[in-house]
Amino acid sequence: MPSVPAEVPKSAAGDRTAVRAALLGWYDAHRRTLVWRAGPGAAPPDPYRVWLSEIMLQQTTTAHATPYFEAFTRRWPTVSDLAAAEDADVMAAWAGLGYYARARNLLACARAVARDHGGVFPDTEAGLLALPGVGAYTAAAVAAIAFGRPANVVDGNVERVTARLFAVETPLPAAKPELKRLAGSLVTDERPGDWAQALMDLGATVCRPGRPLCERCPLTAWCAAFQSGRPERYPLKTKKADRPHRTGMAWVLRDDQGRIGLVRRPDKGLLGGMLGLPTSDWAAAPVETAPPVPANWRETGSVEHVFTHFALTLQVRAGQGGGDFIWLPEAEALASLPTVFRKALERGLAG
DNA sequence: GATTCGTGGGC
DNA sequence: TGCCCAAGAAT
Repeated sequence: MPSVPAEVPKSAAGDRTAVRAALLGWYDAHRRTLVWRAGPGAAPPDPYRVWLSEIMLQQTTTAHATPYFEAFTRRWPTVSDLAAAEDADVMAAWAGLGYYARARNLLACARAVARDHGGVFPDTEAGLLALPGVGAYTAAAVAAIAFGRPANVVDGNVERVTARLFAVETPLPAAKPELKRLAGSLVTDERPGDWAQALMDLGATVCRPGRPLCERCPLTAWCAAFQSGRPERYPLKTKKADRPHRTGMAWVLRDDQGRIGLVRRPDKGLLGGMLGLPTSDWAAAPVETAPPVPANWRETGSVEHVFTHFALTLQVRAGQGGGDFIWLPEAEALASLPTVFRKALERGLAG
């Protein structure tokens, strides 16, 4: 009598059609409601809104991006409106969202679409990829979601879901090509935008980094990580380098009308293109630096701020005076500054 | 392939 | 508290 195992483990590789049906069915029942999304079964969403949301969502949570998306689409309803905006207005509107190169590229992209494409987004992955600030992920996402192209949309969620589904033992980031190939093996021309968003919704709400909610997952029957008993082990990652610490000085200068003296930072580098307080260089050890203008400077304490690749302590000094600065009222300055300078300004005003 | 580039929330 | 991480892109 032939011995047949009672339960033969299924695999996603051998059952692609069933995996797709299970996840798309789950998506139809459990998809997230997000402000940039069209409703279930609705016509494909406006490419401008898809693109804008994708740029804002790069390395950014949906909760953080949502109010910015609402503000941008209210103020600049079309890509042509955005293309015609002033640089300073767009940078100020982006303040607090982080990764400010995105805002500079956002404007460059809007202007390229307006100037080179008649205000209409390219509808192919290759055409989108040629735009400023649009990389492999964003090109694929816009092509799939806005234009129904069967693109292989691979973000951090898709990498995690795929690593678990196939129990990939190679650690990130070395595993990226393998994960992309495996994710691509599940893409078809059926509902490409929904497929991409289904994978991302699953990754965000069920197949989470820390404690995956496998009891709610529609794919456990095919999931090698689930079958291993330790799904949270995936994806494996190589250890990150320690975060160094830097220190520096920031000056809060007020004129006789109570306005704040600001500088425009150079386009390249940290906080590029944004307004900022005048500061010293930031180094591992304190560097004695002359203040930007003579004044009766007083110590007002310090603020801590953590960037992606270093932590910063900023000593804040406040004083009264004038000079060659960009002078903004307090409220406008607070609203236009990146967070590290908003914190320093608040410290200087309180002291 | 490795670095640079923000911020805020969760645990 | 410190670490992880979030719909990555550019260099």
